[in-house]
Amino acid sequence: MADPDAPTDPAGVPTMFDVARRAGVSHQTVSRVLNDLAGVAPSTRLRVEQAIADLNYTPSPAARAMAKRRSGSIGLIQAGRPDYGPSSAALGFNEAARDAGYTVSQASMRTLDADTLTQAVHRLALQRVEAIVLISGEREGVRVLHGIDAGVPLVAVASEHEPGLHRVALDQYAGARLATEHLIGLGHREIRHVAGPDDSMDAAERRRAFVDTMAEHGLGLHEPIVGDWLPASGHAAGRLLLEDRAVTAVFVGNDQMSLGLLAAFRRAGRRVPQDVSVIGFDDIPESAYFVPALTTLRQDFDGLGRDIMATVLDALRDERSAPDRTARVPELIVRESTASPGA
Amino acid sequence: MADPDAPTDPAGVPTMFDVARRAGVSHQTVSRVLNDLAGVAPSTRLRVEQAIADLNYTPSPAARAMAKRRSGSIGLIQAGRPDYGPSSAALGFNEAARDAGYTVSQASMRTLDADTLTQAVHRLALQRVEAIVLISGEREGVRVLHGIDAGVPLVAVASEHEPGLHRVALDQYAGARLATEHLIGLGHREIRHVAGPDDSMDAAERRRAFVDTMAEHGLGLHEPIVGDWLPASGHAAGRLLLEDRAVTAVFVGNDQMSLGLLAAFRRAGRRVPQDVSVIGFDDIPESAYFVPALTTLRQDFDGLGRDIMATVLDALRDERSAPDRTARVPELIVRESTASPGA
DNA sequence: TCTCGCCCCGTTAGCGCTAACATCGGCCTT
DNA sequence: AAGGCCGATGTTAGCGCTAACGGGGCGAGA
Repeated sequence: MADPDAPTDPAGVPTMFDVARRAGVSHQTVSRVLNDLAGVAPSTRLRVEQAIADLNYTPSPAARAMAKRRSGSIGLIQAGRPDYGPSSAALGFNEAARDAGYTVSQASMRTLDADTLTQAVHRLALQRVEAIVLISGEREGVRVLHGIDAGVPLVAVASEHEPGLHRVALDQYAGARLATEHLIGLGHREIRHVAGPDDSMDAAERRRAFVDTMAEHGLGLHEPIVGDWLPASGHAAGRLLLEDRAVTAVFVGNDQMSLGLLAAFRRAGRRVPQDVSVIGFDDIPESAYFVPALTTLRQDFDGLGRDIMATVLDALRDERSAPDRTARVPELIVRESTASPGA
Repeated sequence: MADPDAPTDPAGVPTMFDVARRAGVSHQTVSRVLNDLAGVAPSTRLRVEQAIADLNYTPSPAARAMAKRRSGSIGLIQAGRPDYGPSSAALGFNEAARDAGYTVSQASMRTLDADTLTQAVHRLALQRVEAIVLISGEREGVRVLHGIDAGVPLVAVASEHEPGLHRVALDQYAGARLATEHLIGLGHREIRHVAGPDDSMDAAERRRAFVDTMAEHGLGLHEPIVGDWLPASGHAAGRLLLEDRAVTAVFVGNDQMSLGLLAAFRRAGRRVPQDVSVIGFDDIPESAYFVPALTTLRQDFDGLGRDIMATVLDALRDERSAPDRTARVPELIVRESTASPGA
């Protein structure tokens, strides 16, 4: 029989009691040192710290979570294709969460359908995350989310107001206005818009800004062509626009579609920007090397990620008074794909 | 004073005891039902399940982790730019982990330096993850990783053999061989290679395959131009290659650099594929809409993600006998950027 | 008819922490 | 010089599970 007072099985991970024994104090004092609480004599603190180092002790997060009744982790759902924007935002969020001392538990999914999303939220709820973040521009996702009561704050990237959840976004409206005004400022009057999918809130905001801005300048409006963000749909839109000899400029909903559109124009001999100007949105790393180099709007996805975490922190502090964060305005990056008409 | 036998504070989350009381059984029986253990009468099981549903009870992961001494979560480190490949692999891994009943805790970082990586590993170790996965093609990352003893299996995406950790990869060598042979099969003899950065294992493998294949066919070799995966470096490489009037084909290390190179060629009036063929690597969603549409090698990043999880599972089962998984061969996608010389 | 054995289920101990309270000297009041 | 107060520790009681036994019925074999 082993001596009950003998040191714990050295094979096992050391516990607070092992540290306490080695430092000649009670486990509670160890806990105090660990949590940096007052009421520990400097010399004692030193001894404890030494023992911790000697044993290579680290506190068990499970035990801590149990005693504190807080998991210290927050759930992240990234739905949809792993595009540049969402991925960057997720990265920024990840780093911000780490800096705030939180762990992030990820539940990603390729497609955003109500069932999968609901399940993801539940999985995270089972994990007792303290908040749930959704990165996905689709309206459907946000809608599903707020129909669920997860019992924790919900923070979503959403360009449109949605009751029941905290909202973070880049200012799509302002960005799209900048894009449209850039074109108008260049002297274009026959401007068309290739919009993102109807289900995208970002697409809707960009489209709204386009419509408003055109109207403000008394310019004629054509029904936007609707794409799905992918190059192929931009290509299709480009072919459609080829029929339209009046158009001198196109505001495309994102850079990927711009790429497709550029390809369609080139194939048809329609020169950019001499015959028609093209402006995109996002400024993905590839844009500068499109032919011609794409004028576009740069979005601060990284900042968005940080905003998300800041909002989570606010909501955790006081659910009801956490402000939405939607003020970051995209930056116009002028390259070669836009010019004055007939220039 | 409250009756000590009264139901638990309804405000709090229900526990196993609440369920037990409601079902008129002991908490252990509830545990048995929860864990699907034998030895519970069907009628009892039903009653317990009903109580669980009524109370909307879900077991506390912290308590479970504590009692089982297993966190049920695995750590994922995604280092470097959130490019299409790594992001897709991470997504695939995420889904596979979920299907295997594991939670994934993410610790991502924008740049891969030894310090940050080491810290990330430690953070995950503190969280008591059961395994750590690294997605990052850089040799440095893998090296740092295996210098650390996290006390749990380490699985890394790595194209080169590295002792002390489990390895998963897509077969870069085979893919690059396919690329080179495609060019040679078309009749090209003056083929150049734009390689990825020296620190990238994938780049090294692709380069090695290129060199081997050229040698096997008795073709002359030029020192590859080294880029950094980004379009800008492809553009620079393109300008360099412009000087070289002999070249009729270029095997570019990835699609993004191909884009830059294509832009450089176009600007200089060098026609692709009439004057020179270009083949890329990865098949990012944009490649089909480059001008001309890019011939490239499609990689199954999703499968890679699943392979990672499969390897984790193997390693968890038996650390020493887990096989590496490196057999997936990229698929040649022929589009418009390659043709026979002088065709 | 007695007993062994099995099926069900309950009881008792932890798992490794934190929170709340108890304790114990010593120094400052009055 | 006695009371008291405070800083520095220790003690005790959970947190909500799982693991390891313990034990009561009941049918089957002797």
